[in-house]
Amino acid sequence: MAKWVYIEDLKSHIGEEVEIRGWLYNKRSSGKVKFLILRDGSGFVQSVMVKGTVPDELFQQFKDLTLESSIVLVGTVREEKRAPGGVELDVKDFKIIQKAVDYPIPKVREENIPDVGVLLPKRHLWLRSKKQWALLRIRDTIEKAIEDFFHEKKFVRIDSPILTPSACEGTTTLFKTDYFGEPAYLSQSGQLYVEAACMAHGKVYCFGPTFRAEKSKTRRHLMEFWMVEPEIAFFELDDIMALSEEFVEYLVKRVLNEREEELSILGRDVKKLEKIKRPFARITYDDAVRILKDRKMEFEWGDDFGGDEETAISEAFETPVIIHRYPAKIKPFYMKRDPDNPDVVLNMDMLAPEGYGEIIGGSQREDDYDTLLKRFEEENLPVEDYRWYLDLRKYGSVPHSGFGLGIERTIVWISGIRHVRESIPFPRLLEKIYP
RNA sequence: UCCCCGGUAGCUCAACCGGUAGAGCACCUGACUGUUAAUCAGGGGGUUGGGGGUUCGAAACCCUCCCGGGGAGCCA
Repeated sequence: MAKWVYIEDLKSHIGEEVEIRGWLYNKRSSGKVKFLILRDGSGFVQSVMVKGTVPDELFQQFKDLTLESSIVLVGTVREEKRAPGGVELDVKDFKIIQKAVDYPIPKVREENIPDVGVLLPKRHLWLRSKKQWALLRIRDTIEKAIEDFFHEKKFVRIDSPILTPSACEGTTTLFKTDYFGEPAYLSQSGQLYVEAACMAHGKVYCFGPTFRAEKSKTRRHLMEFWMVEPEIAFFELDDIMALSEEFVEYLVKRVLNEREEELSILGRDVKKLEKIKRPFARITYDDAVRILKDRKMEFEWGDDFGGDEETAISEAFETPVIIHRYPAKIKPFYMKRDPDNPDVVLNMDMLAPEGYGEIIGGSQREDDYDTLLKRFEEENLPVEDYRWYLDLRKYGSVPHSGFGLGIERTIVWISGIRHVRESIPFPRLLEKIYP
């Protein structure tokens, strides 16, 4: 009885007879030599069958094997330099568990890649494609690295609620639901809650899905995306900038170390990732405006950067670039004003290199009760809904800071792909929620 | 919400000035003892997104609706 082994572990079973349970990825034949390429989730392996070395009845079954049929295969592991993974299987036996008929996603040839309009409704099957497989494994590594990074630094993970009673930054971008007759909204940020939690635990972070009903239809937007949001008591702007640099450097390093094969499947130029080392570039909003003016781009002080501006700024650097101290009037109420210049706030955005755009937004928070109350009034926000948040400034208020990193944009950048829709298993896009 | 582009075989595309639908891949049949997107030979496969109009004649031109893609704004 052959032992069930995963393809990724085959190298340590050379010479042994093993069982592989998986799906047919591709097959080729040259008359009396037949090749089956299997995938089992852990990797891909080619197995070989030569007429005469297996029973004729089995040899004939080759023609019944269709793309994506599920099979259990028994074979002997052999070192093989010609094979991409370094190992190959000599087939002893196989059984078809279920024969797939007319698999709707064709074998991908470069000139023949189906349109996303075709692939997206088949996302449940598209996940099996090599590129998608590689992407979601990189996502997994980033998610694990996030947990490791913060736990190594003794942060406490605090799960923020997904159903929230009120709007943090206006209701137009919120998904509204019914909560026993009261309106409730899907969370678009856990920030206010981790601000409360950091006063209990010092260093905290939340990590989960967030929801924005923005009518955005670009390669950088999803209606449902995952965000990690650290928040630290007694941290000021410089501290949070330093933490964000260390964090991003760590994530890139982990993917480089653990997902070499996947990056290669995606054709990622890893040399560019190897340059992601601290210190990152750090410039003020004013510096950024100067860069744009030097490039003869039309831009007024006080405007926010659009996609073109972000690209132009990030192209000036090989590392990610942090832009800090934005004009106060384009930033939300909870950001602390710069004591040295009340026109700007103590915030920071981090732009990924190669034109991948903003991956982090963070700030030092307003910690003074009266100032914050005044900001609520200026913005016409419903103070009653935020009494609990104001309480944090009444009972032992301290300077504190945090940031949010959108993981899909981080995955897209590190993987070198174009669109966020491939960085999440089942993307929620504008007016599209199937499957 | 706005601005562009597109919809022809299962997939990717072609079809000249409007003249009556064609290729590669996939699939099926056959050949081939080392294929790496195998190759070679043969075969089946179409209400050209829907509706209306112009015309002797429409995949093509006009109107309209539907669907898809790209971008802007907003943001992570």
